Amino acid sequence: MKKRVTIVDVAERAGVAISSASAALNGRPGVSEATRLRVRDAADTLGFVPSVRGRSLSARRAFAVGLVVQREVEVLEADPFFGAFIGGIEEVLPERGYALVLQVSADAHRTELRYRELGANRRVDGVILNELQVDDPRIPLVGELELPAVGINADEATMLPFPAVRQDGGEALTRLVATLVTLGHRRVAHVSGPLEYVHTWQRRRAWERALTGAGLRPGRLVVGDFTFDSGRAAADELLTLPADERPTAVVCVNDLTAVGFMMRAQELGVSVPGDVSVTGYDGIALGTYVRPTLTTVQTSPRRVGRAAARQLLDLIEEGAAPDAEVEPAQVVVRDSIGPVPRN
Amino acid sequence: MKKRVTIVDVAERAGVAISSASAALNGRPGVSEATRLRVRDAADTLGFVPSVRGRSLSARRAFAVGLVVQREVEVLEADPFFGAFIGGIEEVLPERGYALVLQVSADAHRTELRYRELGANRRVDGVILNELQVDDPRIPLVGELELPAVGINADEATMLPFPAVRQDGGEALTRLVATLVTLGHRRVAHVSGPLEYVHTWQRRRAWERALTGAGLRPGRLVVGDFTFDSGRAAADELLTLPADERPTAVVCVNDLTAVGFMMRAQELGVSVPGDVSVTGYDGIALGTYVRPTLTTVQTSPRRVGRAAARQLLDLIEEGAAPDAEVEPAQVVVRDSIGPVPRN
DNA sequence: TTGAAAGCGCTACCAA
DNA sequence: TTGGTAGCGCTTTCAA
Repeated sequence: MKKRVTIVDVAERAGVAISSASAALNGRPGVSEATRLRVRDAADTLGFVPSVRGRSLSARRAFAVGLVVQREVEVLEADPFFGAFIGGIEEVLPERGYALVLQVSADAHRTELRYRELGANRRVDGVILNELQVDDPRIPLVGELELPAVGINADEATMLPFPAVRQDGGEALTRLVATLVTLGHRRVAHVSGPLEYVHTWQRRRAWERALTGAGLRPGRLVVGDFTFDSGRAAADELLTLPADERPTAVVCVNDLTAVGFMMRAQELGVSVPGDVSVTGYDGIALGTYVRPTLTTVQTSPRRVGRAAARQLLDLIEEGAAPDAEVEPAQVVVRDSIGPVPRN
Repeated sequence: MKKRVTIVDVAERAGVAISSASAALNGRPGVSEATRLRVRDAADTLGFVPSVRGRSLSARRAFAVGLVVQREVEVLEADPFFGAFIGGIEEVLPERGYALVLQVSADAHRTELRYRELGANRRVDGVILNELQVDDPRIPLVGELELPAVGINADEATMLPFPAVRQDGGEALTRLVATLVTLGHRRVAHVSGPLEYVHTWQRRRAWERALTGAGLRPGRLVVGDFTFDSGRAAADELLTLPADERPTAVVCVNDLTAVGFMMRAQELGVSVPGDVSVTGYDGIALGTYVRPTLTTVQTSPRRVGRAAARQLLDLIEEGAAPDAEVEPAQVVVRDSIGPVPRN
């Protein structure tokens, strides 16, 4: 168990005071170039790596940020969004000396506990709040804890008390639905997510807007939960309707749901896109693995993750950060949509 | 900015010394029941939450463990294993007061740097080493850093200088290949992963063992990289061979590769399983989304994650931990395999 | 059983 | 420009 080299050793070897060593190593002003070099040299030869523990306590900073992913572990496996998002975050943190503390929680209650803990025990300097809910309890919570926070894809309407990163997908989705109308579809259904999520509503509104904008009534609405199985269930529900009520196009809240819908449709002998057109949202790789390939709205979780990480670090270090906008999501037309079937 | 309540406040309010407060709160002996109650009470009414920063420095422990996921961010999105594994880890850590520091790195060199950093700056108390490579540089590294570590699915042969969690999949895979032979297959190819990974070899050897065990020669070998695209490429290579050399069954190193292979086969007009049988490994959800559904070896990343977390915390706290074994992976026969085609 | 005090490794303030 | 020193919040001796 060889002793760790601390800043005391460095200062000693360089023949300067600890405070000077610290200033030199951190590039703070008030150190002559000569001592700076001596200190750097001593640190190098000793292989000095500052202890984040000491730094944290004294600097009153953890040099870490937190993210709590609320998801059943089973679902986590099937959710690819999450990987790219974290990948984006991690492209930014290390180069600024921060680390990501990741937690997974199964339900909203525990999620709140995790955030409370992260804030109260000062394990992190700030948190990223994704998958915001309507009246999300985490919003007042971070205020109460005085914990810097940034939000992901918050509703434009709800004014957050902290900055947010947004990638608009509503416009693309509206365009996509308009395309379906152009293809002749008049009964366009929607499989949404749980109603407590802000992004469920964002997508639902885009679907409604496009239809009413075209002078049509919004079609059937089925509430799902973002899973493959909820897409299957929606297919069972929608495709067994009488012919004159059955949708000819189904806009799904995300890709996984859409793929579930397509697979079940095919089992039911309903052709995609021959009998029913299907669209997703996210742009995950799975959409290109299945047949027909999935028409979707391509988002950029990696960029969003990058932007959120930058924003949060700025907020932590500067005390403020502006809202950020990632370039809007794009429609990607593939094989799962087609003209309305003649009857 | 209201002042945070520290142990000093608690001690003051309870009218005891800081050391007594600390002992009382941590359930250490040598405190009378009366003071213990007074301290607990004071802590509760003040809403005291110990700062992990202070604790870390003084206890010489970070109360955190590290995991570096080495993957291109693009690939991370498509890799579902990772989610369940982390989910399993996270089922264990919080209840024992630890947090997970997750890092993502694109290549082996940076991965090593990340581990070195985590160890040197004392941000974590131990690390989990997954996706071990042959002669993995991280193995001597954690020794050098005196950083507790546990390995995932290390080769039985290579003696690790630290404990490991294993889930045997070789037996199941051997059985699966034997099943193919029983179905009449004589030319059974293998699409492997990059040769630097231990699990690439584990699976490759299981494939070889099953064939030689049946008195056959191992079939064609194509080296891939675990991705969907490498499965597609393998299909291009294997399915364009002359009829008398073309494999009638293809054992893929993982599910993603297998699905890529199947999709490309279908594009090439080769029927699965009519013309060629295909198997995967992992048991990811994707295998049930595609048609035909994928025959595979079902692993339990969540359990492995749980076991690894427990093992690592035991190692950190007790100084030692036994090797752990998760129940073996199971063959899951679905629709992607069938009898050898008559020619 | 209790309390005082010495660190843990670093930052930051203030004199020199 | 330097060096001394007082914390940061907690754990852990060691006396009392």
